[in-house]
Amino acid sequence: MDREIEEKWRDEWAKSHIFEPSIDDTKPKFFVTVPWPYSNGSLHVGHGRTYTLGDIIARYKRLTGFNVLFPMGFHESGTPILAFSERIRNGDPGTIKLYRNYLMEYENPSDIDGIIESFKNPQNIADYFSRVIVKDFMDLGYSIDWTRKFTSADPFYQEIVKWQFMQLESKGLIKKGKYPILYSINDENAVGEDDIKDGDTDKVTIEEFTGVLFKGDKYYLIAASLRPETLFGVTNLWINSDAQYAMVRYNNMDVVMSADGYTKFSLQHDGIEYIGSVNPEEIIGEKFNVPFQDTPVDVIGADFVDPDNGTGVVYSVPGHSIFDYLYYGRNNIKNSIKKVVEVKSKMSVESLVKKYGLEHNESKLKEATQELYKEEFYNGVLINSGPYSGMNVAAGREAIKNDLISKNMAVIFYETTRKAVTRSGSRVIVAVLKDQWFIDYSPEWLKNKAHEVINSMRFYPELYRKLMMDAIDWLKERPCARKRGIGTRLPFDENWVIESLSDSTIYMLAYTNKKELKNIYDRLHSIPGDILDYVLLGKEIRNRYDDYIMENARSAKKEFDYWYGNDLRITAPPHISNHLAFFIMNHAAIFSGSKLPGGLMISGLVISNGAKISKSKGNVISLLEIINRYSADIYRLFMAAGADISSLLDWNEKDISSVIKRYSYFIGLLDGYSGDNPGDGYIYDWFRSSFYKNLKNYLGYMESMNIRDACISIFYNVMNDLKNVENHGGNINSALKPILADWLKALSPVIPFSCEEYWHRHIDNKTFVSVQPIDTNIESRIDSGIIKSETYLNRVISDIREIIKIIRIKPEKAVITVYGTKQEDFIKGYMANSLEREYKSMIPDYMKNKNRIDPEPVDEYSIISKNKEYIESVLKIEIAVVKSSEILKKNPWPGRPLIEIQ
RNA sequence: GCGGAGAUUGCCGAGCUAGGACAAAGGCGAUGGAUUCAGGGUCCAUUUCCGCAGGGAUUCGUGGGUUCAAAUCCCACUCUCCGCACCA
Repeated sequence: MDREIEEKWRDEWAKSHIFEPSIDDTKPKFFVTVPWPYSNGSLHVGHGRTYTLGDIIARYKRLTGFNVLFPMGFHESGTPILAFSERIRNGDPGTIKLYRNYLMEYENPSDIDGIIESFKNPQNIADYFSRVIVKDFMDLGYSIDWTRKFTSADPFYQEIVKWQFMQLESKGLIKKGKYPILYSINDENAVGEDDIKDGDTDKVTIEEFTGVLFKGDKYYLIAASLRPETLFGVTNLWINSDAQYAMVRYNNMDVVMSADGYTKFSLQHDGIEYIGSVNPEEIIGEKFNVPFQDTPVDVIGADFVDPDNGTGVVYSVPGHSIFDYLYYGRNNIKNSIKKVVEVKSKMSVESLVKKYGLEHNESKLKEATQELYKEEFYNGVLINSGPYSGMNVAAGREAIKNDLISKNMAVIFYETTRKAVTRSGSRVIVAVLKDQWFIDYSPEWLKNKAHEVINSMRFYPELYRKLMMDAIDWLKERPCARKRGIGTRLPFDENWVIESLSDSTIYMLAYTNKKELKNIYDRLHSIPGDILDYVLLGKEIRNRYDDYIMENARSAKKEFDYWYGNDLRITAPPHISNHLAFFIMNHAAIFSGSKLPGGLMISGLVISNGAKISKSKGNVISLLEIINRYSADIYRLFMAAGADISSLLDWNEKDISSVIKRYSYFIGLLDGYSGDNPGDGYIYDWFRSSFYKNLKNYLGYMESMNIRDACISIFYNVMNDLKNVENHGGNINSALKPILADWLKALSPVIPFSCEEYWHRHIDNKTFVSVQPIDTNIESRIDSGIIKSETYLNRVISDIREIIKIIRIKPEKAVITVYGTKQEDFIKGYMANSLEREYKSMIPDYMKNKNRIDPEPVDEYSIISKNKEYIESVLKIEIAVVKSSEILKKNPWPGRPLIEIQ
């Protein structure tokens, strides 16, 4: 379909407001949502899948008589928009290039610099891209009610988020606690992936070390380790003799660690008092006690110790650390080596040193260490470890760690997985927030309720129900607020901004009554809690408000009561363990009954040309590019028919071109449609019946959200049928005439632009096919007898073909003998168990063919006779048909005629 | 490791929840034919092997089992993919 035609209908639909529903008590309602896009960039092929499925379903539900609400908003919470804006302010070339690329598709080259300049204000980024996305969605023909659009940054919406958190708080679901985060020392602020240099390509995560305290004569040394289970194998401590060390007072102990370690430690623990620096030379040679053991160990200076990793003190376990083992060898350290972990495979430090020749060449050191670590962790058992002997490594590690901590012989110490700096160069370390706010998703009553919700929901496909259950079970406490980013401030602690996933869990409800709630907000500059309690929970309004407010509150409640209950939400698998889990949990916590989520559809991943969509692969194709290069309808058709909803969908040229081929055939068909008189006769009757059978299948498939099979039925199968009409010598226009209106209606959810155009051209130029209902009561229009006849005919043809293929003579004539009265009588008699004598000879032949005999025979003689010329033209041989009138050795049976080639 | 999904004929991909007409849908590719046809488009046919009569043989990751009957159920094994959190 031409771009101009698609644009025409896009504008016509918008002008006539046909997708802006209002309360209609005569129709059942259907409320379908998709996630609101995060507006920091334009959307690509992959994003479009979920939204397109949403629209197809919205349009389908409209077709089958529902009052459908399909809304959209935009997500602006969180840090990315801020971070991108800041990077543009700082002139970051990568970011500017990225946005230049986005803009090149939409803007004149001369305007681009100005727009990028405006992005120094983050709000402009959000505004710009939400506009772009709205346009993309309209171009794709989405039947969205844009009058209900809002963003997560809208003040009226934030009133709802605050109300939500007050609800959670009143149910005891808000908690405060400690939480480790990535932190920039210079900026004195938390940092996210976007703030870290190369944070997207080389991820930085937080690792938990156990900082073990070794008691010496004058003070303690604290050594951080990832493998506390090897504690009993410690033979010495390493420090760096060139680094700076500090002594601090902590928990009534004097503790020594590197100066860098002290910086981190002080951000992770309370009550730390700096005492002074310590000369590492004075530490070396001192003896320190290993916890749980009496034997003291030496401190040895070693230049490999990084003072900026952990505490700058490392304990040495040459029995299980290849590095320590090799260092012992090189430096001729004679301490006796202790083994504390045993594995069945007998893999050991020594065996790996030998295997990789590490004594001479350490290039494989990392690999060997990894191998040993894995083997010991998964298959190791502790030995020589006092009371912990016999435990497996995973359990032993936890036990030793917990016992050390409870006896004040260790503290948790967090470190980053790699050394990281922010984009501006400030050091990133781990800090522990002492007053982090959490949503507590763990209470039993909440989990139970969530399970009930999940059990009563519909899932497409069904397998996600179990995954969803598991996701709910995993949820514990979730940090729900941050120190920075765009979003809503916590109502009970203004220093915190509600985190971007937690502010988007019940937002769909605001689509139902956005206008009214916004009116209230605009008048009062807030939405009082009792009004929201009234609108959303049906409680009494306690305070006095003027008529305007009351009016709006009443109609907000009416809208909410009518629409809410999100009947179907469509998303992608990555949302299961976060967004969808929160979506269900928050609803379960606050709402009940029909206001709880009704259904969930989860669409699979989209890849592009066989690879994951990513900028580095260069296979990102924007929605705009698709609309320009192909067309909205082709994209929609591909999304619908290209793969089953849950399967991976590959956007690639080969498959696209085959879709285009079929689509072009359709366009050609409808462009050439002349609206002849309806056809009469066998093949037209067959086509009509077959069409309604396809339509029936289509409706069935759509009801179970099996969109791909639905498309195949109503699009591909019907077109194949039309080809069959042509092959029978029929006229396509005549065949189409009686079913065209229903066909366009049924196809309109998938390819709305084309259908709208042809509806106006061929059916009715006063109405929109997009809002036409379809008659689903079509059973009476399906004549299964005639459909069976055609199937029979085709089978006879292929049987003849098969025989011709095998025999080596040149065929001239085929004589088809169909069953007659003798065979009918035999079957009747055989079934009734009262065979007359003359028929007995037919039994062996009958038994042989029993499985293929049609129990509900059609009039084969008349079918073949009527289509004699057709068969002759297809097979290029003469056809004769006779009705059997005698008992033969080899009989024709219903569905199994005798064929003789001459 | 934990949790989940999967392994189908040249390729992609249905079918397998309720085992029987499954040599296994559909698409792509390939081959042949038709079309006043340019090796392009469209249409038709063929595409595991054998067969001069609609038949037979061997197939659905590997190895067992249940059954009159298994791609479909059960067990074991091998391999592949995805998620594991604070990130939108």
